Amino acid sequence: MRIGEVARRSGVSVRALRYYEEQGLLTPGRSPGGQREYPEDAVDRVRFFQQLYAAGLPSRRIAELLPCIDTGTTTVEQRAMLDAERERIRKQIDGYTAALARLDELVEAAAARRA
Amino acid sequence: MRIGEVARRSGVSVRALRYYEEQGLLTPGRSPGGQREYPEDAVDRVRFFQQLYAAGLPSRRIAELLPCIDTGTTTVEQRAMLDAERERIRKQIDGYTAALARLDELVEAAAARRA
DNA sequence: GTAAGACCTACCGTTGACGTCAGGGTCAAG
DNA sequence: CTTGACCCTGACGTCAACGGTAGGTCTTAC
Repeated sequence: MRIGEVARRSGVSVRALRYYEEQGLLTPGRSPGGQREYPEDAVDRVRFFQQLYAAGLPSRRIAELLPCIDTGTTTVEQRAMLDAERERIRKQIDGYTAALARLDELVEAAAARRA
Repeated sequence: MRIGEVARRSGVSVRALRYYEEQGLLTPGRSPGGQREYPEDAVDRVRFFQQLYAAGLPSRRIAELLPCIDTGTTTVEQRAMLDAERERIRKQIDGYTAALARLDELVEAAAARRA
């Protein structure tokens, strides 16, 4: 599969795919002419990356996870990092939830004022 | 209160406070010598800003909320914006939750492999 | 064999929330 | 009236995840 199709099917830009490669997240093969050739599961991988990016993981962290995604095993450092990230995400969710509550307060206060 | 104390008590940098002012979020008075003079409630306001920043609201949006924070009322546009932001935050939380689940899967899969 | 797409590398530009530095003024104490 | 801590205004630097552009190459259908 060439880069354009991966982009369409995974919903990211061609530029983003080349960026992921630059960050070591994808290592597609090359055609005789030098064009990138992706395996079928590249689309799923990219979707997974997007999910992690959306949770605030930087490329470096995702790269560190790659071996444990591929092998299904983790080293001590990887487990520590995973736990740290999970904790960070939990705290982020708490922060978001708190902010949401504050916005809700604002809306309700204004609604009460109108009533 | 001068800027340094506000910074210490709210936990943000002096630079950040000046930046907030630049964005129209704070408008402290000035001493005869030109130094910023903040009211007592500035600390709480700053903490609130931090909470909204943490939830992904940009300065512009926070600035748009200021009048409705101060007056306790909202215009039609503000209510629409508030709803949009709340929706965005909810989706963000969903995204984070999904990513968290994926990381949990990784950890459990690796744990099972070790067992 | 040619023309339209799709692709390549290399590089600069963007955005947001600050960090950091330079060069100088202010304030309270002694 | 000087010292030291604190503050001021620019203005440039940073970092991440790409966006966009220029100038050229590959692939494929006709």
